[in-house]
Order: sequence, then C-alpha cells, then structure tokens
Amino acid sequence: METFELESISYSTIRRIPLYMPVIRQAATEGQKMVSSAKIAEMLHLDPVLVRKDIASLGITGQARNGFDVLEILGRMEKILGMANTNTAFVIGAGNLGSALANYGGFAEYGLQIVGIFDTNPGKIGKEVAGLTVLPMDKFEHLVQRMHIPIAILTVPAAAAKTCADMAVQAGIRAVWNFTPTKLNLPPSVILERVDLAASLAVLSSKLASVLKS
Amino acid sequence: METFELESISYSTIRRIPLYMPVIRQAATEGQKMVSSAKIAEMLHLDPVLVRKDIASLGITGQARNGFDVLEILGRMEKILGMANTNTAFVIGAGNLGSALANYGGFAEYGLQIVGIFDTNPGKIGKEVAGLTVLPMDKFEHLVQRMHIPIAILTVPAAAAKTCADMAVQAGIRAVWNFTPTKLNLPPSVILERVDLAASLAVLSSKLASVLKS
DNA sequence: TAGATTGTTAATCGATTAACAATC
DNA sequence: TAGATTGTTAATCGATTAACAATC
Repeated sequence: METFELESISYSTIRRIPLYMPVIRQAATEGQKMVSSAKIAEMLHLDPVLVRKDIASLGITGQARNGFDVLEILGRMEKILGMANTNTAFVIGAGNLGSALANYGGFAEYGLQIVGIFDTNPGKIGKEVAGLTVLPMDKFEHLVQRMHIPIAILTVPAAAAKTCADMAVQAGIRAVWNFTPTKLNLPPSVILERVDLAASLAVLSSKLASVLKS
Repeated sequence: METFELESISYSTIRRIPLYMPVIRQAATEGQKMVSSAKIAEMLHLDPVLVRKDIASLGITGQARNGFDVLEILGRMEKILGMANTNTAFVIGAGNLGSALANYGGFAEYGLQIVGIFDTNPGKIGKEVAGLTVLPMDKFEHLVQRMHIPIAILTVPAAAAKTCADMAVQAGIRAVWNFTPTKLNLPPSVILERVDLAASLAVLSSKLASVLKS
C-alpha cells in the first residue's frame, strides 16, 4: 500500500515513542480528536519543536491551528513498533530477571508478548512462571520454528550468555534482547539490542560520587 | 588532595567505563603494567582514538610507544564511580525484578552493594531474598537514616512508583535508580537515573518490524 | 482579521572520526 | 634512527534548539 514507510526515523525518535504513546492514548480515551505539540510537550517536559519534529519524521502532517490527528499518530506509532502482528518472544533463563520480565504485563502495550520460558537447570524445568511452564532448552529450537518466534530475551548468567545466544541464532531467532552484561557477537542478520544496566549504574554512581564529595 | 577532579567527563564516556574496566582488570591480572589504546579498542570493537580521548578525559596521560598505566586507569575509573567508599542501596519492591537485582552479584564490581529490600505487601514481608529479610516500608526511613543509605532502587509496580519515590526522598535518599516505566518528578537535589526498558524495546521492535517486512 | 499552531531553515552543541604532528 | 604510540586540531555527523515564515 503506502510506499517509503520508515525512510529515516532516528533511534532518538523511536526511543521516545513509548513516552508519547500513553499520553496520546489518554487523549484518545478522553475523546479528543486532535492534539497539539504544545500539549504533548507540556505533559512530557519536552520542547514542543522536538515533538513536532518527531511527529513529522513519522510522516505525519498536522493542521495549523488544530494540531495533529490523535488516531493517526497512534496508528503510525503502532505500525512502527510492529504491533500489527504482535511480536512473540521466548525468555531464555527462568531466574529472577527472566521471571520478572515474564510477569511484567507492561510490554503488551508495545506489542510484545512473552509466550515461553526456558532454562537448562532441571530444578527449574516444569515449574510455573507467569502462567507458563518452564521448558528445557532442548525444546527451544523445535518450538521457535514451529511457533515462528522472532524474539529471544536473554536473561541467563553472564557465563552462559554466549552459548545461549548462539543456540538462539541457530534456532532461527531474528532478534535478541540481551539483558546480560556480555557483549555478544552475532551475525549481522540477527537484530541485537542490549539493556546496559552497568552503563546506567555508572552514570548514577558518578553523579552520586560528585555530590557526596561536596 | 588532587584538585579539579571530574572537570568534564561526558556521560558518553562514563557509560563506557563499565566496558573498559573488565578489559583493563584482565590486563592487570595478566601482569601487564602498560596497555595501549589499540589493544583496548581491539577487544571492545571501538575506535582507538575514542579510547584515547576517553582515557585523556579521565585526566590520564600515556607514554608514546608504551601506552597507558594499567593501575592508574583502574584507580581513576574506580574513583569516578565512587568505589572508594562502597555505595549501599535499598531495593524498594521485593517482586521478581527487585529480587533479580538483589540476587545479581555483578554490581559489586562497580561499587554497589544492596543491603536491604522493602515491600508493603504483608505476604512478602519477612521472606528471605538474596540473604536479606524483606522489611516493611514503615522501617524504610528510619533505616536509611541510621545506616546512611544513599541509593534507592525502585522496582515497584508503576502505580506505586510516585508514592514510593516520594517516600525515598522524604527519608533522605540521595539517588534513585528507577526501573519503573513512570517518569518521576523529584527535587533537583536528588539524583535520578532511569533504566528505560520501553525505549530499548521500541528500538528492537522497530528494527524487527523493518526486517520482517522485507 | 487575528492568533494559535504547524513547518522550515539556520544555528548550536556534543560526540565521533579523520588527519597529522609530537614523542619516546 | 625508525616506528609505534600518544596527543592535538580540524572535519563530520546527528540531534536539539532557535528564529521565523506559512497557514488555517
């Protein structure tokens, strides 16, 4: 249908989409048809010009005096995050972090559904986590292929990260969301996104060290 | 002692410190006294010039032909992250995520020690998590003050985030590490660092949506 | 019309990369 | 000396902010 879909939406803009979505959803719920960049900016403590640029980069044009069409923005953002066809994911590692992510309901809002959780530890296999039975890694590849699962969420201990990531790639996973502190080297065809807790902690620690000194 | 400590180390540089530290620690363990920017860069797939700039911004000068002093870099990085006096933290929220963070041993490497975990849910209070007894929020303020705890790690459900953050501020906490999707508005004197899972997921999802289409 | 709001173009800012000089 | 390596200065790139024109 539409051509030149996601020409050039910067990652900076994409990272702000989850900020925008709840605000704009709320406007929709309140029955507002249009919303202005100033209104959005105010609620999020952002610069209105930035909001306009972000929306423009999604390929949406507004109306002077009226603002932007609420449902148009929403639909566009959902499309960019691939929410048309909900993304399914398997969690690898049924420890606390894996369980936390499986239990957390908030990802559904952005189109991610966790539909399986795996572990190698026989003590964990068979237990229930977030309504899912923990399965052995033996079954991972078969199920990825049968269920066409695109995403693996990696929450294993650092020592097991490389092996598990390779297993995921081998199984045909298209994207790995890496919560381990390990830097993975996957083939470029596999999407890799890392949650870097250590980097975040480093920023916090350095700020704290500098105020505690004074 | 030394003057002009952390003149102007950019957050980009600080976020890379946790990347550098293990590599340089390893060099130290292997008995190397000096290490070159090229060596570090190679191991981390970074540009050697970037490594040199980062190290220079820490206030360290190297020796042409020899590289940089391993122990000097290490000591400087540890100082920046405030590892001289280990930072203690209380976790608020003894759910899966809070438990995962309390159980995760890796933060010690960057000077963070979790020494308490709190919850309001009577069902959780008294249970053991990572060798700590889950305490009621009633005791939070008193213990923060008695133990001089600078950091609160917020892992409660979104609905409780604002209230809990305010309680932490009220108790005298100096820094909040926010794992909830809630945007907090704290007084500027309180350090706030957020781990933005939704932003990371948005990037992953958008990359995936774009490859799945083709 | 007047004024609120979008949209565009230029300026600024910070981080990274490139080119090359300095040094041990 | 020669060559590996640091250090400095300039160029590039991308994101944000500022200024202002266009429009409904």
